[in-house]
Amino acid sequence: MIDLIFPDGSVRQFDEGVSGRDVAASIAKSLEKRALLIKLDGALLDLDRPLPGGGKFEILTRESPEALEVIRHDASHIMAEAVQDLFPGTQVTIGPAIEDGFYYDFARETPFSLDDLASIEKRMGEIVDRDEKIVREVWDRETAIAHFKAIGEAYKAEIITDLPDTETITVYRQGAWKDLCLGPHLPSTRHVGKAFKLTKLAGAYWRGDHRNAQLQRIYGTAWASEADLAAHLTRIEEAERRDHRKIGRAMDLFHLQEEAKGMIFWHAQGWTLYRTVENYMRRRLDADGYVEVKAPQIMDRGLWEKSGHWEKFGQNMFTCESAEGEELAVKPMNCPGHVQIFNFGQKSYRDLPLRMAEFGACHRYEPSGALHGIMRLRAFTQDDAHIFCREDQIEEETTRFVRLLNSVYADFGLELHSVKLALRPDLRAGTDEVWDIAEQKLDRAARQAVNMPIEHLPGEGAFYGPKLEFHLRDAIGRTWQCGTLQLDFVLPERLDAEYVAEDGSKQKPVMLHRAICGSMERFIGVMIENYAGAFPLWLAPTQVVVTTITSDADDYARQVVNALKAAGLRVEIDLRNEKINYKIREHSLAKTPVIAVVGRREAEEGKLALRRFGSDGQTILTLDEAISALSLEALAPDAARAVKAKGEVAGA
RNA sequence: GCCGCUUUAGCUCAGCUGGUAGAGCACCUCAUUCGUAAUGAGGGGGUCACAGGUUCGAGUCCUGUAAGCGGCACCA
Repeated sequence: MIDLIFPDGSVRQFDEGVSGRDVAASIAKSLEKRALLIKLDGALLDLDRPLPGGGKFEILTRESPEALEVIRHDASHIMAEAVQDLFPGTQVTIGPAIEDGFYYDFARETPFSLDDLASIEKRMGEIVDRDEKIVREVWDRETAIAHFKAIGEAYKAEIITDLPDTETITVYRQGAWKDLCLGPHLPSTRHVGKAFKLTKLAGAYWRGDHRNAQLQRIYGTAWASEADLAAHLTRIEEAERRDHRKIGRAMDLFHLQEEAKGMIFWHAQGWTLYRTVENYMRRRLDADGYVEVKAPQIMDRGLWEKSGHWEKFGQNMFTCESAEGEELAVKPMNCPGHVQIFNFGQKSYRDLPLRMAEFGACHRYEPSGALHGIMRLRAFTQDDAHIFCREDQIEEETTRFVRLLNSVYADFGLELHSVKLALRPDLRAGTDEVWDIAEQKLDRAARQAVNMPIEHLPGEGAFYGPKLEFHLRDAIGRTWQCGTLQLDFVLPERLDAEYVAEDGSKQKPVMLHRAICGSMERFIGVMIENYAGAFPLWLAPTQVVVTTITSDADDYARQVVNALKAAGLRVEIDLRNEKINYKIREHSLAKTPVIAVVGRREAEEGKLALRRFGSDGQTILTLDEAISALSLEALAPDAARAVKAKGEVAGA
């Protein structure tokens, strides 16, 4: 007998070998009908699989998130069957559930076309309608390898061969179609339902390695109900409207063109936004004990060889040769320059930690396929800083940095999506001992400072040290690394950085590479999508448009504009001979935060009718009232905090 | 870089099986002075991404190149 503990805490006994379905049936016939999966001590099991033992027991129905993941996984299997049905000779590889859907990687000579997706979808529907039972079978390892080899599934055979000996080989069968799979799966294909849609085709390398064969990946999305699917598709459509590339064009912020691939032409409006972000960042760094520097844009190749970048990234650097035969490289990063500044003269332990910041323009020859709007560029600007410190200052500096980062993101209204710790890569500088210390310190400090779980990424660190990554999301949910903090014991060694310690000895400082925005361009891209272009007043390139109803008020409008400008606001004037409806519509579509309408009435009374973006009411204020209200609201969050603090001191 | 898709007016897009380019918005001109999301009339604007090829004839078919888009790989 086994004991099953139900979610309500009650315990019931069942015979050995009882299946989840039997248990569900024993409770209620209706429950059996709705049951899809079993959760036993946290592990998911097939409904019809004999329970391996007792424990915390739960019956999952269509509504549970875990079931949705299995629906997606099953959809990938059904797609694989459909594909092999329609395109004989296609080999299957792997097909997992992912966020919002699933994919499957196929090996096939001729690529799929977009037209194929419709026929695959249709065949999938037929498989669902056939309601094939999905049956789990345990196979002997050698039999399995032989079987998959015999039917021409080389990739499956390779997967089994590479599984550890101890692994149980399970094959899931739906009708005549079989796939090697860990499971679990739904009881039959009907339960997948029809709320799925194949969305895109893509190339993908076998086992994620570009030296391997390229497979063809088909992506799909799958949901528990048609309504969920429809909602998801609507969400995607809406998100696409927030694409920074579209908004960038519509709001005249920037453009890119062929002659400067991966580089931005910032237009006046966009550059205003950029400067607002930069000015804010500069104030935050100043206030947090950083000094700002500026290093040369192009430096001799020798320096890059010494730093180690030439060897590892030389292929991705923009280089040039001078008329006198010097070989130069455009800086792909700022650290070597900062070390030169650190090295100038003598540094004492009293100077540490030295936080050296630069809005550093970097150029990297990124592979063409990596470019993406203003998120991934060949010319970008890092809000970079290097903290030179002693080993025992690492944790405190890390904590301090994360606190600043959190505060900055909050001010921009951005929500941190995830924090990751990238650990030592195969190719690296420095001894294992140094890496042990570096990884431990970063991990410990991050745990203290970050209010979310930290994901470890083995093998993904920089060649000189482990890396903390702070990720943000774009409109359609892709994540982008923005903030970063990287520990470096190597560069100070290579570039001979030293300070004089308390005992008079010369010591190597540790370097922390850190950025909050990461790339100013990427950060602004994320921000554009986050606000969908409807920026808060302090960020909006144009904060106020003053517009008239008839030309009677033109002179007054000019007066108002001058007064608002004098108060430091970014103001435009619109005196066009158009109906007020037309002008309101146009400036609303442009997402201008404040439209100040002046008609004859306002002109006579010295007032303004303010209309805020997103509302259709208006507030009538005197010019003075409007100026003080708007200029207060237009303060950057840090400046607003300072004003408030001052007010409290004065009030106290 | 790899796989797939796309590229027509400033923008968004239409142009069936090859017969010589179109809409809406925007822009310009004129009229209109109208109190909170589109006033009317008129006008200008395209080497159909680029380079070859097939054809009597190519935006349309073929080949190549480039850029963009979606993934993959890469990301100091």
